[in-house]
Amino acid sequence: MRLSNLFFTSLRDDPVEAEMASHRLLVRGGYVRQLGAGIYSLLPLGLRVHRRIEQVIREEIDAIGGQEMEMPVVHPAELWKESGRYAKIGPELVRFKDRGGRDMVLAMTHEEVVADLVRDLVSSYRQLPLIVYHFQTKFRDEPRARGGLIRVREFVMKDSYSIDADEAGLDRAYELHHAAYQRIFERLGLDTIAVGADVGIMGGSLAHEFMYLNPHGEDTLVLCDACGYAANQQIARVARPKPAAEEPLPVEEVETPGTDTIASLAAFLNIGTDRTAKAAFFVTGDGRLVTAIVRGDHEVNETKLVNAVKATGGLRPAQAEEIRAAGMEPGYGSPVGAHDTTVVVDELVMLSPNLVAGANRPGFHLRNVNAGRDFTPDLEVDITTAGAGDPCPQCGAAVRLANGIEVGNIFKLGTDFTVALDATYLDEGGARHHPIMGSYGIGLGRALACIVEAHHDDKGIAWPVSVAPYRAHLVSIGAHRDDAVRDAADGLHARLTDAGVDILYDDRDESPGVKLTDAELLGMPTIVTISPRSLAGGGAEVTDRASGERSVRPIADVEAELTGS
RNA sequence: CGGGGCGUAGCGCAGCCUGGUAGCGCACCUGCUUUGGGAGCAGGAGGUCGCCGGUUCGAAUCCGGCCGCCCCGACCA
Repeated sequence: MRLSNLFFTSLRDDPVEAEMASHRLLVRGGYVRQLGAGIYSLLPLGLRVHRRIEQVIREEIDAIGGQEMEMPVVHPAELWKESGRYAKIGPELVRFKDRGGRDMVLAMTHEEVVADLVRDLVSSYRQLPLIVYHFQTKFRDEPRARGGLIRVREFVMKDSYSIDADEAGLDRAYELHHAAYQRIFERLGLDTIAVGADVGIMGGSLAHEFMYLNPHGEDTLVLCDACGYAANQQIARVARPKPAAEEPLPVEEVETPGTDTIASLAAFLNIGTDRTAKAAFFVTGDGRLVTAIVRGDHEVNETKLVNAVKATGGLRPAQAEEIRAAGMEPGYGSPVGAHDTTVVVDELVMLSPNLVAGANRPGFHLRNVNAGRDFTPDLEVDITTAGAGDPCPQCGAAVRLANGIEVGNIFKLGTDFTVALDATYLDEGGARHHPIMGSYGIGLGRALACIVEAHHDDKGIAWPVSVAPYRAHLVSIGAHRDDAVRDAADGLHARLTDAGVDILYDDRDESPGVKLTDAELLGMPTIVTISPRSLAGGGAEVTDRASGERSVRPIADVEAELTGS
């Protein structure tokens, strides 16, 4: 490909809105262009990388028995009503009507369609197990797109789905995907770690996210360097030291003016925050008031709480009036004497005696509150957020926190979708069962951006060979006044192209500075320079983009090297 | 959805405070010169100043509303 023909312009200045290196370099290098918030066009160079990534994924999913297919982007809403997600998912699911007035949605994922196809096509255990997949556009009307290609609203995902007759089959499919993902990300040049994750709106029983560690990552991970424990903070457990046993003492009210935060309360009473109980109030999507109690030295983990109370439609912070309506006082609240609320108490609070808790009266608290004696929990579960330095749940060493970008995930879905759509098969004995599903996603654009995050320097991108849009970038210098240079460069370009080597040839009549700077910005693995100087030195100058290693070699040698002979 | 910021040529910006009909650098086009690290000279093209309304003799500039984009938070398979 001649650069003079490429639909491409490089930018000298950074686009002002681009914060992340990947965003900046992909825009400057003419790989992508933004159309709207979280909506991008892939220019020819960007599409080439996208396709290289797609091919790596295709090879690995094919290798575990995946069958590629393609499912639509526009779905009848009926399917989503059947699965229950039409009601369960908020405005990120785009809904519209077709000309006939029928409700339609834009696909944000494809479990429904897969379950529908299974219902249609699968009737016998002999047809299982199955892994099907496709590369298809998803649209998610995210409340806030950000970070260039990291968090977008429209993107292509590889999503595969396993359909199995039994749990053992699902375990196998899950492990196959786990291993395939490790090979995929390794081939893409991305260091990822698999962390335990929340199942979210997917339902199901087990999930892992493949995380690329990056300070701009939106997910917080809890990692143990000693034993390898790794989990998303949304679900991470830690080992809480057990408090010393104490004789429960009688409750007494104490006046605590102006102490509507745990910090001010602990300071006023001159006690540790671990001697207090903190109440947080939420309302579920269906209008239930939830009172969450954790010890004052911990934070409520909303994901754990959502899962604990099975909050359809999520949780929102409660209004003061809603809290008072249940007999509690914001800032001085506790479940003591409360009514009409679901009380969720953290495990550790159950073990912590004689805590200071709200008296449900402005300016007053209660000493020696003991959960179980002074109020009755509806649920006793872990609802705290793990923090840096907390003991690892597996080995007890101090965990650390890190940010990560989720580039892939794997979910054990179970039978939620096949039951909802009533997809069934007959086993050997003629008994009817619902197949068990798994779902497995990789966001291609996000992976692309992460690869740039991992492979760039201050001059530009340095693509791994596995995904580079072109294997080499040929730069001619002085070709417009030196026929020998032009002939040598034209010839090398023609021979490599004929040999099937993807080569980008900068034949523009630009100054050397412009051409070399662009070559470094664009980031092909090898930069080949042909100039009067290189010809005098014996051939072409070859620069390895990543390492910067440079040498002048005979053109025939360069050609042989690039053709892999 | 809450908080903050920004919308002036393809990109980066000035002009706005103090109203008088738009400018700079890069990129782009033509010509000549130049050619191993973002060249020089000369000429040229390109803008409903985000949109709507108001104030005014006159609005990029002042006022109101709306839209878009970015950042932080909430949210997030």
